[in-house]
Formats: sequence, C-alpha cells, structure tokens
Amino acid sequence: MNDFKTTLEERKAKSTLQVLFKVARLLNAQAIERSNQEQRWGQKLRPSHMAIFPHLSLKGSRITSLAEEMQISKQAVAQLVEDLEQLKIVRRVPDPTDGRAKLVQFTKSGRTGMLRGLDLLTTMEQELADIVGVRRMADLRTTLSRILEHVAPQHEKRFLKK
Amino acid sequence: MNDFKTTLEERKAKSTLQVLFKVARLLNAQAIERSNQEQRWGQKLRPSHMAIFPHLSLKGSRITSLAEEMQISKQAVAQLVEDLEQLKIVRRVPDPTDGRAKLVQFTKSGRTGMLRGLDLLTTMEQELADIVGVRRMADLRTTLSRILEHVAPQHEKRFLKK
DNA sequence: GCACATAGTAAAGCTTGCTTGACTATATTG
DNA sequence: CAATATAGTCAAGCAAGCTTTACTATGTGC
Repeated sequence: MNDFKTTLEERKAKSTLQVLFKVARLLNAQAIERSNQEQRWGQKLRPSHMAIFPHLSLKGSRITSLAEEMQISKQAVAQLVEDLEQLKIVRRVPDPTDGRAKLVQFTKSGRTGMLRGLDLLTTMEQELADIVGVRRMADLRTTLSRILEHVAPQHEKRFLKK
Repeated sequence: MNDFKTTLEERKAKSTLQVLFKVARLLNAQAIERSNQEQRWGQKLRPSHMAIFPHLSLKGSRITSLAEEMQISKQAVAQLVEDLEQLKIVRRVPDPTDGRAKLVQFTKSGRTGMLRGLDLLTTMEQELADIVGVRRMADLRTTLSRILEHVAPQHEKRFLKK
C-alpha cells in the first residue's frame, strides 16, 4: 500500500543503534532528574557540570589539566568550576607546588554528593537488572565495554602525545 | 594510600550506565560525522535536524503533529523544517484536506539521502557485529529493547490522552 | 454568520555551552 | 636577569536550539 513507508519503518525498527541512542538519552535524562530531585544543590546541576566529575581527582585537579582531558578551553572549565564553587561542591585552593596554579578539589559535601550520585547510578542499574535479569546486565556491560574499546581505543592517548 | 580515590575510581569503573552513556555519545558522534562526510548536504545537518527524521511520515507530516510528537513548539519545528527545505531535503506542500495546513514531505533526494543514512547505521552495526559477534549484538538489541520498554512505556501515550 | 479554535508564520529573546582575545601573575630557561 | 612560557582570569561574542508573544489565514460549531 505504501512501500516507502513500510521500508523505512521496518528499517528504523531494526536499528539497534537507534535503540541504543534512545535508551541512553532517556536514562541519562532520568538520572539527571532523579539526582536533582533527591539532592539539594538547588536543581542547578546541568549536564555540562556532570561532565567534569569523572575528571576530578580527589587530590585536586588543575584547570589546565581538566581542560586538556575534556578537550575544551581552560576558560570553559573555569566557568563550570565557578558554578560548582558557588554550589559548594568544589573549592579552589592554591597549588603549593606552583604559585600560578590552583587546585580544584571537592568540598566535603561535594564529595558525599558525588558518592550519592554514583549510588544513584548503581540503584538505577539494579532496577534495570530487576527487569532484564542480572545475567543480561552483565552481558550488556561486557558487550558495551568491547564496543567502547573498539570505538575509543584512545586510553590516555592525549597524554602520550605532545 | 588514598581511600577516596580508590573508592571513586572503582565505582566509576563499575558503572554499566556510564559505559552505556559514553558508547552512545561516541557512536552518535561518529554516525553524524560519517554521514556528513559521505553526503553532500554541505556538512550542515545537525543533531537537531536528525531528530526530525524518525517522525517524518513519507506521506507528509504537519508541523503541528511533528511538534506534538517531538514535544517541542511548532515554531521550533518550523525552524528546523526551514533548514531542511533549504537543503532540498524536504518541501512544504499545501494539505489538500485543510487549507490552513501544509504537509512536510521528503523530496526525492531527501528520501534517498535518508535511506543512505539508515544504511550507514546498518553498516556501523555490522562493523560492531564483526567486533563483538552477531550473537552479542542480537542480545544487546534484546536487552536494550526491554530496557526501553521499561523506561519509556509511553508508546503513543501522548496520542491517547488529550 | 459569528465566535472561537486551529495551522502556520514572524520576530524577538533566552539559556546553554562553548570560543577568542586580551591581560596578570608566577615559573623557567638560557 | 631578560625573554619567554605557563596558570589562571576577565570580558565579550557566538551558534545551537529552543521559547514566548503576536499575528494572519482558514476551518468548525452553534
């Protein structure tokens, strides 16, 4: 009756990647929403802020190294850090080994907040395991990890060169 | 030596969800890049434009219905459609059944372009299947679909209510 | 036929998430 | 110690992707 329609719908439905994208998008949104709901940073933590966390060493990190890792400008990092500082999640202290530098480090509340954030991810993962089964979740992780290695074999690549 | 560090790193590494997010982000970027590279829309197709495609019926869709499906304003849709029209991917024709309405429909080149885009996704999927195996890819799809149903049981929910 | 709803458009403005350019203060190097 | 590189800041600007407000044109119910 409508061949084009059929073709497109079929192929759309078949794309594992589209499902992957959609699931990731929805789960990510859910994570941010639940995190903002349960925490009291004033609802103001946005995705770009979350992106810093994985790069924040607990000893303290320099703006410059964060910028390199995240592949954005120092100024961009500085802006995000400023927000996080206002929310008392991090603070900037002078680097004792370099008078020019400062170290961005977690405050106590920031650290516990981050741990709660990780807890949330764990919780969500367990909820999913309840749905699809522990076995499937483990397989999912394995498969995704393998894909990740293929798609981004750049483990610390940036730090080896230049 | 540094308990906090250890704790955080361990837990970060364990989060399947983080891997999921990262994989999705990287694959999505790769898809857009490869698509823009192989096609000749002038490199100008952005993620927001891609977001329309799954909602575009081949018979033609109204701006209003697109807006409802995508949960954004009519004006936002209109702007995206305008871009796509300039790139000759879609055109707007008057809706014969309603003098106020217009139908957004693919041009011929838009349709073949979209098919090529879907082909690209299929190609990428096959590449991944070569890495992790066909079996694992099938499992991945099943698991993700189940998760999707749990996380978004809103199949046409919006169209039933109101 | 009149009131009201609906499809679409036009224009302006907003937030997010960056970048670029210019500058200051401290380090390093020859 | 002079030249230069580096860490960070300040300010401005910009593109993407929206929203809000205001409007026109067409359709619908009573």
